[in-house]
Amino acid sequence: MATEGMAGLAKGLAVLEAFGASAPRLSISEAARATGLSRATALRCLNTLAELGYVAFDGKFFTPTPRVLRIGATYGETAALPQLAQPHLSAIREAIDESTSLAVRYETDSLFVARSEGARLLNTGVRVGARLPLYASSTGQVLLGSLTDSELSDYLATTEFTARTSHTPTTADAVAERIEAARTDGMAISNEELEPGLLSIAVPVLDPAGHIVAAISVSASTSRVTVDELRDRVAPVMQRHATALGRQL
Amino acid sequence: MATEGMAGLAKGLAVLEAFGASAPRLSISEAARATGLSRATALRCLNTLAELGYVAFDGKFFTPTPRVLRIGATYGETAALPQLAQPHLSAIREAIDESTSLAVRYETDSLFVARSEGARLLNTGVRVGARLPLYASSTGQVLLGSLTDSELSDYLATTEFTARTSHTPTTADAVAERIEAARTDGMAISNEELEPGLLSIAVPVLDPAGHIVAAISVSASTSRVTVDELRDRVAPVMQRHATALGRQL
DNA sequence: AAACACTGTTCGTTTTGCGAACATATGTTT
DNA sequence: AAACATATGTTCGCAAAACGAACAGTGTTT
Repeated sequence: MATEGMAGLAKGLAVLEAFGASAPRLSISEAARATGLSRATALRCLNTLAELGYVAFDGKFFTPTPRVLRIGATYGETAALPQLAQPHLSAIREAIDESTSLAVRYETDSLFVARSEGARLLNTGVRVGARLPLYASSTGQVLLGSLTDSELSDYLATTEFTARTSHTPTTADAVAERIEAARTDGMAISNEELEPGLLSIAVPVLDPAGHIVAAISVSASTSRVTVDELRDRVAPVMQRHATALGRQL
Repeated sequence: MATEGMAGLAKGLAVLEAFGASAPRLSISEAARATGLSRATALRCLNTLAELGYVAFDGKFFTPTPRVLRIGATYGETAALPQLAQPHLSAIREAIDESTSLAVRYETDSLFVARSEGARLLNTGVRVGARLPLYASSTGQVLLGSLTDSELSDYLATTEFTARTSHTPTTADAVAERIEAARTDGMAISNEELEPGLLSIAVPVLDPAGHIVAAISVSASTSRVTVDELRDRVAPVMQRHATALGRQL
């Protein structure tokens, strides 16, 4: 490599990131397959992670321990965005009585960096650190608005738009249309595009230079809330907080 | 070492964990000092972390990026405890109208694994992944109740009880007394022991075998809430949810 | 100007990690 | 019971990685 680095660190982090909702525990062979490493290499990574306390071993399977939260906390403890955002998300949740989140663009995903859970249950799997594909989420459709024309062309040309429901936009034209609508309306509303029964709305957070740096979203069940309610009652509250947050950045 | 491992992985994770509230950004020399590594080794770690997108580099300083949240999410996406706890914390927050958290014992700290922020601001720095010393926090005084007598003796003998406020218990006897009171009362109340103006109460979460596996806490300002209100109004709500959560484990 | 602190780079040396191969164990299928 | 498939634990000679002291350059402080 051009500059000397730490190949073992890269491998170990890849092994850690192989754990997730679809792989709550991993055996050595599973970890090797998930990462493309040899079995011996995957075993070395897992042994070191276990020695350091980041994963637990039950004799066959490895699982992440709470210690990994320390790694995640390095962002939460050092970055202004989630810390400034949290009171706004709490205030939106109080006013709207639904779960609300803040996401940033991370590669081809929305990555959730702050969250305030409402009391009503919605099993969306959204939590701090979770990702959702940009094209299929309201936050993503807002965040894509920050791309230049060439970046957007590249994104549309290289992304496989896999349907999550029968409402998911699955062509480049349909996705581009959603992005343009989000730019025009100053919000994106996703009506069962990500998950059946799930309504969500996102608004952009702009920095003082006017760039989209994050998106705030509210999610609710279609059985409880209508699209018109989202637009007319929820969006103004979100936009007020998004503007206030943008001013603090 | 007895078993072959990944020394580079250990070093890289140590560098990542050097970031935090007291070190939101690190230069190469600062990272080397914080971890005891040589400057060249710290640089290799940071370069690899930057190449992988876990830290950003501004030409002089490194800072964690949202990608580190992915590592933290491996626990949140795979473990039952925080997922089962979250609705309970939201319900407690709704009923009590204050921030509430769930912590587990991690070495000599309480480590926060789930959180529900109230609308009222309390700058305690508590967030998922944050740690507080066991002896100085209400969750810690509850969690210490899970130690065997010999584990507790060892903890008391080896811990330096640094005062955080003039109310912090700073002798082994005083700490042991708080732990015994928590066992007896089924709760711990911390009145300005951690931070001036901060009141907090914690109750244990027991697994079906009756072991303390976590603690739920509520924090409030002394200007808003009294100790009697915590005990008489808040504790019963917390205990009801703690019991329900314990049954789900 | 001198001293100090920090960074970028180098390269001979030391140490680590590699991974195929082998033996063993476990679970499934016939 | 036997055969088969999958997985795990371990080994070890070797190549590659990582080490870190030393040097040169830069910026700041005295």
